[in-house]
Amino acid sequence: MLACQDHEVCIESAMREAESICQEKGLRFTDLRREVLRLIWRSHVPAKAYDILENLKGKEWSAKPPTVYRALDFLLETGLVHKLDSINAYIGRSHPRDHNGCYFLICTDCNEAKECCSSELSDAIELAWNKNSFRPKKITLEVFGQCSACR
Amino acid sequence: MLACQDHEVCIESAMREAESICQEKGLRFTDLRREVLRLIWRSHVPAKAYDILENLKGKEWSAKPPTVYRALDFLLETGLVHKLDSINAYIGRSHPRDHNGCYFLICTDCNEAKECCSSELSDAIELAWNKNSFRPKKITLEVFGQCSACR
DNA sequence: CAAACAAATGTTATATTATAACGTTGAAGA
DNA sequence: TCTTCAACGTTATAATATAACATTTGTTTG
Repeated sequence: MLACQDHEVCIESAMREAESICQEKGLRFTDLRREVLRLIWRSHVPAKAYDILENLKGKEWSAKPPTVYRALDFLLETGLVHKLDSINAYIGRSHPRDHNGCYFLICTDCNEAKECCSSELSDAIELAWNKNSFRPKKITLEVFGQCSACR
Repeated sequence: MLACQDHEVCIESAMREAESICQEKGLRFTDLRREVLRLIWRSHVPAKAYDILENLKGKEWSAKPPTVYRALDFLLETGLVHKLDSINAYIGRSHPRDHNGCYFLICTDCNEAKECCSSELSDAIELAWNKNSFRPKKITLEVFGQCSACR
């Protein structure tokens, strides 16, 4: 998927962004939450909750399912991660300060996912809901296919 | 959501369409598959697999989870139903002969879901994937919000 | 028609994903 | 320092889905 140049840089940048967002919002970015976010950012392949759980177990935490799900809930609420409903997996948000008009491209070959934004898309969706006099609150848009690197 | 005028008519029309599609394709539309489809069409509120299971139990089937999931697999493959990934629920397809460019509006008040089609939307999505040189295979687009009837 | 085969369903067991409920700890403010 | 509340620990279980193998039923073919 070629989502980044140097993934170490990519991770550190995401972690720094997360630190600063939590600071600004006065939220407690605990070691556990930090570690879960870092585990999710280990790759651009969306992480499964129970894989995160396994990875925590080797470390200092007494990891049970609620340990992970609570950290995920926090990260989701804060906009630092996104849940891909169609595969029950979690991915780091590339633009955590800007929640809207984003969708996800998921490669069925390499399994990597990419967050994308498109105003054309938001506009088209807005048009569609106007036709149906529907008042949208949340949009799930996940596109499966083959990424450029896998062709 | 006001998705139909007379739901009995709506169900019978969907069942007839399903019969004719299976006939054309040479597929076996067994009693079980028929019954599962009918149970899904009982309302425009997407049906959960285990609710379908409960409803089958009162009838002539020895219903266990695979009973339902196999029927659902058949109906999904044949395009007669759609799975809403974001809520793990199944809904009858309004336009089963025409699989593409469709998305779903799900009302968070009445829980009904509506299938919609929009070429603007398909175009915008196509545009987005061209930008990312991504070759799409399957699109999940589910919009949650409040329908006109619930405002 | 009967044998052979394939598709559908039955059955048992278990995998995967997620949450409820209640107890304990520890950081932050009064 | 005390209190309080959010975070985390722990146990149990709910909800969703599939694997694997047996049996039945429908279809094709000799």
